[in-house]
Amino acid sequence: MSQSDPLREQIIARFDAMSAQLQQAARYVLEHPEEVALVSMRELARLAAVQPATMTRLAKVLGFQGYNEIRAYYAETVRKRNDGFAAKVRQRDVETTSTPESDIAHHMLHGISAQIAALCEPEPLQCLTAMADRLAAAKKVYVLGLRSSHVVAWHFHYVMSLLGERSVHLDGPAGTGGDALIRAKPDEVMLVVSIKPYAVDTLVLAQLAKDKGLAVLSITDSEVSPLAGISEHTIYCATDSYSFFHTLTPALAVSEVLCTLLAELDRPSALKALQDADDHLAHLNTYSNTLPRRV
Amino acid sequence: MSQSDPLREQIIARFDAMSAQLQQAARYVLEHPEEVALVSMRELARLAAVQPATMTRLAKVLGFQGYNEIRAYYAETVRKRNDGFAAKVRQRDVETTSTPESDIAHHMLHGISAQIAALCEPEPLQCLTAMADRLAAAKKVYVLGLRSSHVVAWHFHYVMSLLGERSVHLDGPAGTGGDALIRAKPDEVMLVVSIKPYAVDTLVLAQLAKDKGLAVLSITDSEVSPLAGISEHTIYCATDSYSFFHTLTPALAVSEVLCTLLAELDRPSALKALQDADDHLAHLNTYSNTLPRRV
DNA sequence: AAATTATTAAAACAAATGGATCATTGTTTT
DNA sequence: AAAACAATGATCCATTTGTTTTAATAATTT
Repeated sequence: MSQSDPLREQIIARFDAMSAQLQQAARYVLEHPEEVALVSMRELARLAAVQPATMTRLAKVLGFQGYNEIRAYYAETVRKRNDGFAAKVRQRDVETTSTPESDIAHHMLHGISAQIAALCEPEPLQCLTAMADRLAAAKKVYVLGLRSSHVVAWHFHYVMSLLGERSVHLDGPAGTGGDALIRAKPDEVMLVVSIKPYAVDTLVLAQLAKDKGLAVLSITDSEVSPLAGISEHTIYCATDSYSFFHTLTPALAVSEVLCTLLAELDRPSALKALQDADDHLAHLNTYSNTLPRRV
Repeated sequence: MSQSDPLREQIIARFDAMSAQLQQAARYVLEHPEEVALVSMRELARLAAVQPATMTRLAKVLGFQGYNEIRAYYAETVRKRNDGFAAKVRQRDVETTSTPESDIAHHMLHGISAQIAALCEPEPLQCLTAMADRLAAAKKVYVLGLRSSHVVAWHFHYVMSLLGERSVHLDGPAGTGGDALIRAKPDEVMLVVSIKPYAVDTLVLAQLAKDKGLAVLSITDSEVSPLAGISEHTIYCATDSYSFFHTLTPALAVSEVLCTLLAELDRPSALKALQDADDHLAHLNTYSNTLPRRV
């Protein structure tokens, strides 16, 4: 944790040149960095047995404009520690020839990367495998995701359709998307993808599926998502990004993992299905490695 | 991280019984617990887009005497986490109950996370901003991505259509997808997404666009992709994953970054466009926070 | 020892914070 | 349709906050 904390280094460097009171304040800050972020300046002064004004002076000695800058620094440290890569981030920021644009891009990508890494925790991993098992056991899978979540739903359906014929994408023109549910039976399941703001149609169809006795499995963004209550299994993925929009990238990663696990659960037939698809597409000359020659 | 946090559980338990505003506040607290400890109540309210008083009310609803008790609770959590931090890291590797399934998932997620993190290097960042600038300068953007790349193309188009009307998705039934190019003009550009194996139709349309004088911008997987040669700007993203399938998650991340940069380049009108979209969808009752009551 | 400087404590201040009140709005019930 | 209710937003208040100023004290130099 302590390695490569520039402020800490600076405090140590200037420590000997400080007055007695400043040293006492600095010492407390060094030994309890997180308290700086957690309590008020006066409270901190009380804890360090120092006058409030001393903290302000310490800030100035260290080249800050005011005490709040010290606090902001340590608050940031606490935040960074949350997403693992704390040390790396600060290093990078220095070296990057940062335009405002590339800064935004950098922030976003870093954040998304961390959010996906967070899915490697035991808990989400367990949810993933459990959901994959449930999907594998189902006779048919209805896939539902509207608006922005369409991305994820479509991807899942596309890959599943390469693997076999158990997937039905609930999507269609003129509001016909839900029609496939008409003949849904209880030994089938629905995979719903929805993040805030939740599309009404999604919620309606999910509830309908549940009422029909289907198991609802969902990929959503929060324990308090309306989907959480009606789902047999739920996978939560972060959607915050440093931009106007929510990110669906972690959700797409989840979908990819689910597809892989499903294929993995029946490796032989997955291989067979993919081979068939390959052959089919090869016949149609769907793919190529070179630009087409003009004719 | 999240397991065994009694307050968190309690918030989730009472969530459904809360009013809309309380839910919004509670949701933010759930998703950013450390912020509660790090910023003032008013600041937090601002972040959660809620009135300051709502935070006080949330505290009371949860059985606290006042807001400060919530803050104290989360401050304590941050302190606790600090202690257990080093220890946990060491434990992690040991305790993981690794089934073969969860191992695969773990590998995949870790890999994808790293691939996205790799985009934070100066070179890809520069490509991203350059491409965003070029997109911003274009009169119109034709978006093309078939088969698996459809995911990325669709996402880009969807977000762009929220931002304005400069985007045309080259997709349609019965092979009509390319028709929109009929009236394409040289001051327009084409954004192509394609990874190996490259769909022939994609290559044909990209070449056609280039012949018509459009600038081709591409998101692809390699310097030796057929798209690389005909593109004015190219962004390369990894697609390897520990599975049968290639991953499109990094490509989606790229798309999200591009959209954000584009919005950022003309912040005021982006905000306006998003506001208009919001209003429109609100009128149509597109979104909801709760499950629909059966009628 | 006197003069000067640097350090500290105390007091004063404006800005912000958390909390309470009340009018208004939107919903449900009658 | 009216009445009752809960939810929300706006305003106000007493505290607390970070900072500055002033006065007192200690340390240093001459």
